[in-house]
Amino acid sequence: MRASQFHLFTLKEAPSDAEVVSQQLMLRAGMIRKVAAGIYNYMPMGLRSIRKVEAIIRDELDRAGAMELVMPLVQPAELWQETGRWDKMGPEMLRLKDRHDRDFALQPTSEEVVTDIARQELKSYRQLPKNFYQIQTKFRDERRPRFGVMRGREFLMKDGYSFDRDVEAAGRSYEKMYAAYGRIFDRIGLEYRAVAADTGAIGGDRSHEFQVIADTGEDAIVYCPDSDYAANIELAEAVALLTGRATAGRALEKTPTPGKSTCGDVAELLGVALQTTVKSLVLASEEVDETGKVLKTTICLLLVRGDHDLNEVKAGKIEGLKAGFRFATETEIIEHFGCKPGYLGPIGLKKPVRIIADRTVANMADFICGANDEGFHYTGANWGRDLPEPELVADIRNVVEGDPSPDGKGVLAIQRGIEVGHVFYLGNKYSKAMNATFLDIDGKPKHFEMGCYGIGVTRILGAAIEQNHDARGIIWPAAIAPFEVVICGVGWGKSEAVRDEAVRLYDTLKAAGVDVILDDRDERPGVMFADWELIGVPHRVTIGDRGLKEGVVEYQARREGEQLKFAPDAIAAHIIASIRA
RNA sequence: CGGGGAAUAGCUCAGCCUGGUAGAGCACUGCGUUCGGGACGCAGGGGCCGGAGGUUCGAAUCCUCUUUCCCCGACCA
Repeated sequence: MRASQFHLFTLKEAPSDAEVVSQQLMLRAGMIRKVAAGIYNYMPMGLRSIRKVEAIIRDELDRAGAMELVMPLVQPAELWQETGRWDKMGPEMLRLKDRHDRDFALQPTSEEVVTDIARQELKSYRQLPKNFYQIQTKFRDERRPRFGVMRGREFLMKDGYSFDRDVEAAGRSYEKMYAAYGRIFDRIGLEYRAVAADTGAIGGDRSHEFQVIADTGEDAIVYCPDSDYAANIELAEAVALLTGRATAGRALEKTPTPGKSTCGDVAELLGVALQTTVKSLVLASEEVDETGKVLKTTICLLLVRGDHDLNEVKAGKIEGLKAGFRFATETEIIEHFGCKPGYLGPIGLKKPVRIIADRTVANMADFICGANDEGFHYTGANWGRDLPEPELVADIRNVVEGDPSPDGKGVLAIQRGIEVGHVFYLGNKYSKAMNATFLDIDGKPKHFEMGCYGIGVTRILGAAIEQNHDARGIIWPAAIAPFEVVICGVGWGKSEAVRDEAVRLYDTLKAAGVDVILDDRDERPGVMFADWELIGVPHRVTIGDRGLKEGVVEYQARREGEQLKFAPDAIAAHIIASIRA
């Protein structure tokens, strides 16, 4: 490829609405252009990187025995109604009607369609296992698209689905994909961590996210440096920080705390540690009939220690809150607590409230909590003496840095991550809902055991840049750079020697299968260097009269500071060797 | 969905308060001088000032509505 024939368009300044560095650099490097909120053109430069990511994914998945197919972007409502997701998905799924007023959706994912394929195509256990994948455009009408390709509405995703005979075989499929994912992200060249993730309604322990480590990540990942424990914070188990409850040492006392409505303020006012306070959160869950009419509303008081945060995913697993919950309204709070938010607590309730304590809170003694009287908190509160034992003790908080690891092998650390892949055991949730069966060896129909496996192809680009950039621009991992090598011809227009030498090297590298671009734009060197450093090409060769007079060409690796000099005949071998390394 | 903010050239922005024929830098075209880290000069092209209504002799500027975009929030009572 010659730069004069390629579409190269860089910007000195990023659009003002570009927030994160990957978005700014991709826009400046001319890899993407925004069309609407969360919707982008992938320009030729960007598409080259996307294709390289795709190629690695295809290679590894095919090697792992998966098969590529493509399912439609526009999918009929009927299939989504079979699993009930037509109603459950909410506004994230973009719906549309055709000219006959029939309902369709733009696929946010493809469990329904692939299960439909399986029930039509897979009749016998002899055909199993099967693993189908596609690399397809997805559309999710995100509440708040942002961060460029990291959370777009339209994006490119690899989604794969496995079909197995039984749970054990499904486990093998899962392990295969887990291993393939590791190879994929290794080859792409990202620093990542595979972490255990929430399994939602499916249950079980087979769900892992592949998280690229980056401070700008939207997920918090928890890991233990001394063991192999790693989990998304949504899932990471928080153990009780107090072993057993101390005996009560203080009397219950109602203390004025005017205007101090948060645990932090109260602790500061009273001059005590935040760890002696208890935070009250009020949730409401509703029982509804088929028409959606509310039959009964239950109010729950959740207690976590003052320095801890409620984990809503964990709360959603509590019996009674499984069907869904919301934060209670102020009216409901006043009705049950006789007090406005800010001074709520478990003592002296006006109406019965279900009290659920975090494991740590359940072991606290002489704690501080709201007095259900505006401007007052109780100090010296004790379970069993001042209030009944909690109705339920559960893990309902987020772990914090320094918590003991649940495997007992050290303490936990937390870092930010960008989720680029997810492997998930689905069980027979979809095969049952859609009655997708095969005949097993005993001649009886059985539901498929399924797994699903996703990789955010476009998100990988963003994640790679978040992890690899400097003040000058992108530093692509070599495997997914739009070009592996750029040859900059200095004084292209006026020096035949430069042109000859550059074309000679270009031909040599091309013949060796190197993805090389020749910058023959006759630009000033500063312009060329700035462009290619912004774009992030890993290897650069500069050929100019000045060097050729001394019998050298210059080589610069994007990641290194030092520029090296090579004899014109030696440079090709050096580059080929460093690429193959 | 709630609350803020913004919308003027391809990009970054000024002009608006105090109404009077639309500006700068970058980018683009031509010519010339330059030529190893985003050169310089001269000459150009490019804007229904997001859209609709209103006030006014006159609106980018003031008012109303609307659309789009961005930010924050939608756990921490």
